Amino acid sequence: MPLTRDQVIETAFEILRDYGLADLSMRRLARDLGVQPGALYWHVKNKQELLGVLSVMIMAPSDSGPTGSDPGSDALTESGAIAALRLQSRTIRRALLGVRDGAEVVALTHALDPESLSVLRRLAVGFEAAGLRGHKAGWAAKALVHYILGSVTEEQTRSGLIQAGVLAAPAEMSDAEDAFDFGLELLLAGAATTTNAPR
Amino acid sequence: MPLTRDQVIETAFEILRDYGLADLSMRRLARDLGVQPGALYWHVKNKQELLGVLSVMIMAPSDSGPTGSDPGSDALTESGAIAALRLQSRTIRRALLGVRDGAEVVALTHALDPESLSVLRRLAVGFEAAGLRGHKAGWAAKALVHYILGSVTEEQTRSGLIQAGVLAAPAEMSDAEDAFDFGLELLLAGAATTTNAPR
DNA sequence: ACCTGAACACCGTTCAAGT
DNA sequence: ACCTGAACACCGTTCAAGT
Repeated sequence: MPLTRDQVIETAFEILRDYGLADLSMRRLARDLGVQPGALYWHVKNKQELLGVLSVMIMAPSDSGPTGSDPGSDALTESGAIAALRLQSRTIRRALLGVRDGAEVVALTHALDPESLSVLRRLAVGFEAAGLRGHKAGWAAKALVHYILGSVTEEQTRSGLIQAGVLAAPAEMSDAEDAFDFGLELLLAGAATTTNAPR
Repeated sequence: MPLTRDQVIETAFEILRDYGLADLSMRRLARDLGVQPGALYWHVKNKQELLGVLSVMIMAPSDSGPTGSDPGSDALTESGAIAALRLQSRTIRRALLGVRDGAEVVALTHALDPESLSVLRRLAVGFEAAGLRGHKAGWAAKALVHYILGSVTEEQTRSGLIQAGVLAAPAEMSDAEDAFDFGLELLLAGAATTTNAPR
């Protein structure tokens, strides 16, 4: 039977998960599927589109949870909204960490088309619930996304280099999470004060 | 006369400035220098090292200004330290914007070796002056660097796509600076409150 | 509709051999 | 010391031609 788009995507995801972004070439993908490289372009526009699909898959585990219009939670209060943003941010980090080079793939997709991923919109809604009006909610969401993608990309690059034997293992392991949480608090505390001083 | 390392670096910088990172290949660089590709490897270890040198050059315009131990300024007070950090951050952004794909080049270098650029250390010193103790100053500096590199990378990617005709020009131009400043204030306000509430 | 074969226009890096 | 020639092992994408 013929190759399907889903097979292409699934195999691409497996290469990414097991070997990383550097090994995810169209030619390697074709080889793993037992097909000529050109065949892929029947199922997929180009590599960028493929990475876009993978980005959505990587982020999928963070797509559940509260949206902006979620009644029955304390997200109606501003401090509740901040708490929700903290939770969402950690969930996104976990989703990115779940796939090798996940943050880099999502960052690539996000750079070429910031609107394509739904994260931004959801976080912006969260910041509106936290009391940020006008452009400010969107700006805050962008800042948070840059922070998350930058942090996790560095974290994954680091562990990739260690696994490759290029870097030695760090003395103090896993303060990465503490560092992430601290930077997150900085951003959220800043948003909270910006809300409380609306002059 | 023989090729010098400085010529290699200078020509690489010109390609980057005039044509962008995508055009800066070792082969293109060799062609512009009138030399075979292999010749470059006598002067430079590999492409990564070359990008590291370019990163330092890109950041150079932001290397002046106040350091941590700068007497005779009001940086001795915590709010003065915050003001200094705000100024430094804007200066770094301007330096990155000064070279095509500057933020991406620096981000690449930073990802593979976060210690190599001196920015991080300087910003960490700034956060210490602002009252953050222990790991916190370093964490705050990392957060700020991720934010700056992420913001400016997106800004430059965007203008690159527009120039290439892939994207239409934005309706509201240059709210990029407002967006940057807002995110910056978030981070700095967060740092200020974290300082004032040392419980 | 779906794929092959083959090409086009590239990459970064190495290294014996030349001068 | 410094460079050439040539190779190695790759890339992403296109497209006529086949089935």
